[in-house]
Amino acid sequence: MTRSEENYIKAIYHLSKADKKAVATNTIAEQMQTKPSSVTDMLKRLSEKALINYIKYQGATLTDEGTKTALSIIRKHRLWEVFLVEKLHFSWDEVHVLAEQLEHIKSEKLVDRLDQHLGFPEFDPHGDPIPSKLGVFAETTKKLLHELAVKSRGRCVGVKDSSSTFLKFLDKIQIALGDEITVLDKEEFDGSMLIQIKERSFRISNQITTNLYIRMI
Amino acid sequence: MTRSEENYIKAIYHLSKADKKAVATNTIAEQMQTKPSSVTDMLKRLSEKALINYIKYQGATLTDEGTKTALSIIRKHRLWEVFLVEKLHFSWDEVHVLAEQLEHIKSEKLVDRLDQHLGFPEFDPHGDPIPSKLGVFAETTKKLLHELAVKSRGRCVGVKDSSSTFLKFLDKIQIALGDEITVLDKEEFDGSMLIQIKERSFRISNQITTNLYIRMI
DNA sequence: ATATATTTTTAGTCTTATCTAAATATACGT
DNA sequence: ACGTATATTTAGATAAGACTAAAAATATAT
Repeated sequence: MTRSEENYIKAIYHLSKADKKAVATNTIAEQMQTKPSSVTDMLKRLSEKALINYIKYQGATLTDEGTKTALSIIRKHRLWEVFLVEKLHFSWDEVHVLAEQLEHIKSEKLVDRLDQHLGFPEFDPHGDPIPSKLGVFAETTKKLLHELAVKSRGRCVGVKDSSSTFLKFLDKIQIALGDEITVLDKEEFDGSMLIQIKERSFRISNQITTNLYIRMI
Repeated sequence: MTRSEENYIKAIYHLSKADKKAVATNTIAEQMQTKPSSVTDMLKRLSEKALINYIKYQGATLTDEGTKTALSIIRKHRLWEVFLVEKLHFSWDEVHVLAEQLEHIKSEKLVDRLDQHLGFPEFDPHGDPIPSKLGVFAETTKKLLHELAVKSRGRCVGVKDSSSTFLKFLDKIQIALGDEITVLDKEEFDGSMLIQIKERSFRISNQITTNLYIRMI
């Protein structure tokens, strides 16, 4: 498998996650920042390798083999992200780009050793589940904060808007990745919430609650 | 820089290390397992990028920029090797192939963090020195065991013949990477040596002494 | 239902990195 | 020094992966 093939497989996986329908050529092109004609070329190649089901003008779906491949790449990506954050102390918003390179390193033994070294983590720094060697992984329980009910409790695992202004703002009001959050009150009028982090409780705006991912505890 | 360009630069560096003369096209082809014509193509490209000095029919030498590039790749290679051995507990004979992939990961920050994480090691698991960020590194003091004088002392850092039969034999007679060795006696007749490792002293053959690398302490 | 807009594919070109075969330059032996 | 052997380069081809422009298929609107 070439690096490019792997990237297409990954893209198709992510795009077909939401709805199970075949993924359109243009959709892939947009995701991959390439031209539709390049995508068509690649879809033919992947189809020949039996990694996708491809019907002209109808888009593509992953075969079982393709799904297996996608999960293996995602497993590597997320394990490297954990490594970068936990061991090399990168911040969780800078690891994605690096993991995009590291995910293509070819060695099953390396991935397994890394997994072990990290203590078999189930989630990456963004709260996304890490597929096991066999391709099984936890159902994603990640929710936006504003979806939580009053009195529910979760751990802050990621942001939707990863702009640096937002990240800096979170830092300023002292919300960090990994913090446990309890919802004390929800205000219907403006969507704001009264939350508790550690011993502090304070009110945060709708702009924050709709951009902060929480994993239920 | 493409991966292939990096590999050529590295090859030229290693080949011109011994003697300072220009490296021949065929020599590079052999090292890289490619055809001389492919090498010629690449030499032209690298020359245009000012990474090598190349004169037709006369071979290539690295420019300052090329040397800097080579050292940066070697730094990454050796740091990853240390990581694989120290943190993921790979054996020192299986890390080279993996490091050949990892050395191409592009991120200065990652390398520096890795360096720090490993405690700024000066040598890789094979006893080769690790260039610093600025490209300086310890003079290689690695010697073959049979070059050592009686009473000298060193640490076992590598093997010349990395065949698995030799590695297994070393294991059998309980010589491991990192062991401190003292030369107690040298026998001119057969080249054998009486050595001491920890509390044990025993005699080893010429075949071993000419294939075991030692770094002086 | 038919014209128009959009999506997708095809055809042909480009770059990188490789190859083979042929041509040319350098080196070696007597 | 001269012919042969070896080393190196050139020329032309191939494959992956991208592109542009044009053609074809599908979707949409009135």
